[in-house]
Amino acid sequence: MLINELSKKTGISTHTIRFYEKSGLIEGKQDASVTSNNYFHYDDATIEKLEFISDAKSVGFTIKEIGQIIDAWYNRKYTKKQKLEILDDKLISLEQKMKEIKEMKKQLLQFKVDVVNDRC
Amino acid sequence: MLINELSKKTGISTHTIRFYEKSGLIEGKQDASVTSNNYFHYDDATIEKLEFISDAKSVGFTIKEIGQIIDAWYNRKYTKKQKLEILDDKLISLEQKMKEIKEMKKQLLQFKVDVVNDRC
DNA sequence: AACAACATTAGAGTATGCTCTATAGTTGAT
DNA sequence: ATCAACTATAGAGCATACTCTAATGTTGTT
Repeated sequence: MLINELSKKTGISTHTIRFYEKSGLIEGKQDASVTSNNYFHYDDATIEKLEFISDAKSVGFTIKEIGQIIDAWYNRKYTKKQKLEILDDKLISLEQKMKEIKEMKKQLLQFKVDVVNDRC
Repeated sequence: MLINELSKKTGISTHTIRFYEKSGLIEGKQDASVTSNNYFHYDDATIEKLEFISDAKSVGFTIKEIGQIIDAWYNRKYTKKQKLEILDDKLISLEQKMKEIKEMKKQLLQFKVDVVNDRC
């Protein structure tokens, strides 16, 4: 599919898709047999990747981190061991985020108690 | 205390502290009786606030959101009801973040399974 | 052929959250 | 008096992650 279809299927703008491509997160293929244009073609795996990118951004991963994960997932540039290391590393950072969020929740609940009791 | 002491006690640079002050997150007081300088003085509550800011940034709250929370916590510009609404709103967004992180964890664990089984 | 709707690239512009530089004045110890 | 170490303000610069504009070319339908 071309970029417009990809954009419609993912809800991500063509501009942003091109930005992600420049950033190395996704990769379209140009058809060498076609000489009249240099349109990029994307496969279904790219849809999956873009959906993953959205989710990963939500949890606070940077473009760089997302690139690492996608490479660990899809790419051949890492060994099995390296891939597992990257994924474990990200899992640890998720645990850390979770812990921080739980702490913040406690904090905000305490603020509520303070407000209710006119302590601030 | 002056800004340098505040910086040392919190580990946050004077530049960043001034940035937070400009952003309305904290507020120092100038001593009107002193005419030779216009130095700002900070109290212990400001230390608490800065520590809170660091924690809140970690969980992904923006400066604007942090400002709202600090106002709900310390300020007199909201009614009790409004304060509780703001805090509840932030608690909901923490729940949302938590959910997203759990989903991402599942996703990464699945990636690991795929890697182990040479499915990618 | 003409037209809308698509495609490309390069690069400018925006928002957020710092981070640093420049300039100028103040404080406190020697 | 001098000097290091502080203070303030204004504004420039930077990294991240987009977002948009401009210029130019292609495709597909009428």
